[in-house]
Amino acid sequence: MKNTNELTSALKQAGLRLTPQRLAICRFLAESKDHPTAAMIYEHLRPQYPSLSAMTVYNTLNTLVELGKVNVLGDCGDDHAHYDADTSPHINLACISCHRIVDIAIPQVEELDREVNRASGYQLLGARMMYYGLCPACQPSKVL
Amino acid sequence: MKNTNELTSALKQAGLRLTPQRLAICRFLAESKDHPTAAMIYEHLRPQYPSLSAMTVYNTLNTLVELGKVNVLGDCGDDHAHYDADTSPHINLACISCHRIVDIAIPQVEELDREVNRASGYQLLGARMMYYGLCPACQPSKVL
DNA sequence: TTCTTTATTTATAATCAATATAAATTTATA
DNA sequence: TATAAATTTATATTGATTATAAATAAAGAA
Ligand SMILES: [Mn+2]
Ligand SMILES: [Mn+2]
Ligand SMILES: [Zn+2]
Ligand SMILES: [Zn+2]
Repeated sequence: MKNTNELTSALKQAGLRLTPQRLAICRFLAESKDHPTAAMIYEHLRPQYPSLSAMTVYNTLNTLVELGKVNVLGDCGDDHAHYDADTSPHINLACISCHRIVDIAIPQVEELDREVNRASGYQLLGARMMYYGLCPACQPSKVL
Repeated sequence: MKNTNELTSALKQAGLRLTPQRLAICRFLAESKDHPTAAMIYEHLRPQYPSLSAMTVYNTLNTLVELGKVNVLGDCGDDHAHYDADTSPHINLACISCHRIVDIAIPQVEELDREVNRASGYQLLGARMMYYGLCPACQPSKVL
């Protein structure tokens, strides 16, 4: 989890202005428990910011990713990159049917993460762990 | 790890013919310890199969993914999907500088995997675990 | 063998998320 | 206010992947 302020202050510390558009994007990312795509963010904010451009969403997301405050999870069969404001190592569950991604708290991640950091030899910047399958809601339709 | 025969027999069991092109793609995937992209597979096989089409590479990869025999790791900053013939849960180390992906054996993955399968409520089909960072070879150039 | 049908590959065109570019707008500073 | 810099927006472009259809190869019948 990550609050709006962590994202906005990262932008400010990088010497960037906190515009209403950037604030709205940061707020949506921080408050969202989904893992939204750029298109989802754009569509969600458009009613409130009618002049919003998709380019601004992409630019802000890329900046936050470069600053290490947001992770790109990649697509889950929908050909859209999903973004995660929670950069701590954790398991994401992606449904290949409805394309929703949720988190699941697994304590064993911590020890795994320690071991990777100890043994890799890499200068590590972040982790993305995805499990793919059918969510409970989508299982009935596929089992029948 | 996965040998060529596991991939080819999966194609045959699905009622598909084992053509020379499909065999070559399966062999390259199984023998490769990299995590090649479609373009890398295409370029590697072209000398031996001058008439090979990129479409055949994409089609074969998609089929193997649908059969659950190959995983798509997604891109690691190079805008190319990387493929992994090892579908067992394991950690992939991706270098954000040279865009190479290697495996690292971490025993703790097994217990994590058991716990996810036990607790998720999903009908799980596979896992993709990526750590991002600078590989040993790329660290000097970035540290300077 | 031939003929016929089906599967597969290849060549080509199209898609579309993401990026690049430049004009319009906003903000900062003098 | 006027000038300059940063940002947003509108528009055009890119490029990996997909869609489509023609060419080829394989399978099966007679
Ligand atoms: Mn998450
Ligand atoms: Mn791997
Ligand atoms: Zn679902
Ligand atoms: Zn590297």
